[in-house]
Amino acid sequence: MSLLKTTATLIPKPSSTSTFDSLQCGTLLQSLTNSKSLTQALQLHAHVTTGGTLRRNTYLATKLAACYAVCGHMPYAQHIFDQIVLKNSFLWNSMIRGYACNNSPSRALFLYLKMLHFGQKPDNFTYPFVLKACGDLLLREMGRKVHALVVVGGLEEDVYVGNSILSMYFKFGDVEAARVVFDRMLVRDLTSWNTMMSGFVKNGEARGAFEVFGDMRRDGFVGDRTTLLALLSACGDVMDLKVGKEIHGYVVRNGESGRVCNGFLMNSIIDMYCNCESVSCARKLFEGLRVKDVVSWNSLISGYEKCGDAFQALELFGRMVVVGAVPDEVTVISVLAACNQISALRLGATVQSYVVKRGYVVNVVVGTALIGMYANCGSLVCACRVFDEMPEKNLPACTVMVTGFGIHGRGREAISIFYEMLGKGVTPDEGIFTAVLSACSHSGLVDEGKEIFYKMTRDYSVEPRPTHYSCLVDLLGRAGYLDEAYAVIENMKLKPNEDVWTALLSACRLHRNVKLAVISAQKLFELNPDGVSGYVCLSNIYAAERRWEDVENVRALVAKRRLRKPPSYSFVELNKMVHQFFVGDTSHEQSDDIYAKLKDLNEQLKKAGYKPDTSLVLYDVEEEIKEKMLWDHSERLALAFALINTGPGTTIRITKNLRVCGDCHTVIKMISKLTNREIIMRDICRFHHFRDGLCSCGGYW
DNA sequence: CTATTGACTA
Repeated sequence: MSLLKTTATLIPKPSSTSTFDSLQCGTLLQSLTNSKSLTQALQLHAHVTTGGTLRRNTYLATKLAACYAVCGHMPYAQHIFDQIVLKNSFLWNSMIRGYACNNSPSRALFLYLKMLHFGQKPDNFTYPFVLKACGDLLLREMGRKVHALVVVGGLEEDVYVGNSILSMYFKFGDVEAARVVFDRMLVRDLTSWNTMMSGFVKNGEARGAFEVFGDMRRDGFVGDRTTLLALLSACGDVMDLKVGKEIHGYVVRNGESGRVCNGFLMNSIIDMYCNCESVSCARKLFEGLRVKDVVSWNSLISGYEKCGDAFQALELFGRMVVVGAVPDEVTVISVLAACNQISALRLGATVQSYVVKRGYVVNVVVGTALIGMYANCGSLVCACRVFDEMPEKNLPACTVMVTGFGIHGRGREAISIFYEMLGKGVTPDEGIFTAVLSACSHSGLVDEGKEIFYKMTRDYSVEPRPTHYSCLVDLLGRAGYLDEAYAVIENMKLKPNEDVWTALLSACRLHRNVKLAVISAQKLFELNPDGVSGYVCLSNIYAAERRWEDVENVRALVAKRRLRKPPSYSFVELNKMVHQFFVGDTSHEQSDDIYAKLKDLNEQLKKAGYKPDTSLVLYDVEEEIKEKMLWDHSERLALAFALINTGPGTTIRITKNLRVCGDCHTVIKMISKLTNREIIMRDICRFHHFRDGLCSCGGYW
């Protein structure tokens, strides 16, 4: 009964009563297949169903199934296929093709096995799709077996089959095997060369792709647009702007004749420019495009985002909406990442409601972007809500959630997400270990962190990378186990990198250990003489001991190496607009009010017992000037701005690009009590939730 | 009667 019901809904009603003979139908179907015209196929289907023509005429039925398969309409194709008793190889091939090319590689393989079972021999038209399906499913064993069958069946020399084998090995990441197959091929066509080039690029061997291109030219082949796509991708990978521009020029010169120019290619050139960090070139090309499709917009928006220009990315997104282009999931992911960068919480939340309104499925990738945005913008509650509602919590989603808990100092929850994930059988990678270890260190969970560090190699055979060591050193160092941290570094299997020494150096600052600080700083300067933050940290340590001569020496070194401290700035979002403040910034239109507010706060805090920690000012100047310098810090400007412009009781969120200064930390704590505000501050390491004179970090920062 | 390669995402 249920079968009858599905049949009734599957087969459309005839729209006219006129009839064709089978031959006419066959010819018509052929042309419909070539033009992939699904609507006309449906009409024809209706005609031939009436009177049972289809049931009687296997030839027609086979053609119709093939037509549906090519159009990607597999339910109808399958329905007809099931009714045909005498299945020839053309029918099998068409079905396998249909599934393999329409996101159902496992169904394609299932049919292939069924075909073998039926005793139908696969041929040169079967294998390309079977190989494609194996490649897409990453079934290495099966893929190799099919390859062997190709050899046994003597179909190795068929160039279509050969190219498909190449492509499959590249999907497996087995560049060597692909190379061997390619070298042994007797016949090579342009697709063989293109497959080789794109295969190298896909496997991170852009240089190899350029070499293959050279060989291809020497062999007398002229590239087509697929060749250019591979080359552009390679240029982006190795940031070869010069060659990239040459290709752009070539496309412009040859484009008008229509041979190489199309939208695909233009979007790829935009992407190439962005990967070469030449977003301005990408922008110029973009503005000149006659037709901008959603991918054109996405490429440029993601380009701005990846180059760290979140404001431009968001501005472009705004323009996209204004001109009526329809953003898709990919747009949303880039825009969320941009919001994430500049802590634009309200804007990010608007994007989420947009996603819901448009009815986009919040798939795992969009969900992960949302969690990251919310967590990084300071709303852990919203991040958790998205995470809890996700039906599929894969590794990246868990990693982002663990990181989120970590930066908010909620180490216990981070650990429990991690173990929950392991319990579900998800295999952990390096990334999630970094996330969970750093979560432990922000919460002072020393034993738990150590346990996880050793578990990593012992139970999951993930070899620790330098980042894991730096997390461990950080974990031990913050908690005051400086000697143990130093011992970890000395016993490392790998060469300690600058992050490891930086972690120890910061711990030395926290626990005022000058001796170890000097050792770490020395190692750090050897590895990276130009990293300014190490010098700053060391002078902080000397300043805390009032060793002004040493402070001066470090400064002289910085001056000699012509290093400059990166500008420190803070963001605060107001009415979906993000305001940025630099140190001592007077450019804001409310600047006078801001400084008046700070002066007022300073007086009130002093009455409440505030003593400025001027040791954090690295200049040996008078106390009074030092004190004034502290009140120029960007986080205070942002805070004063927010206090002026928001009503009582509103939560304030501030983001700083560097580590929050120790004196500012004290000041913000006191202000949270004085003004009765919840203040959420994010710095380069983590979040600080200030409330009622206390901070969530509990000293672990 | 059929085919292989192909840009923007965490």
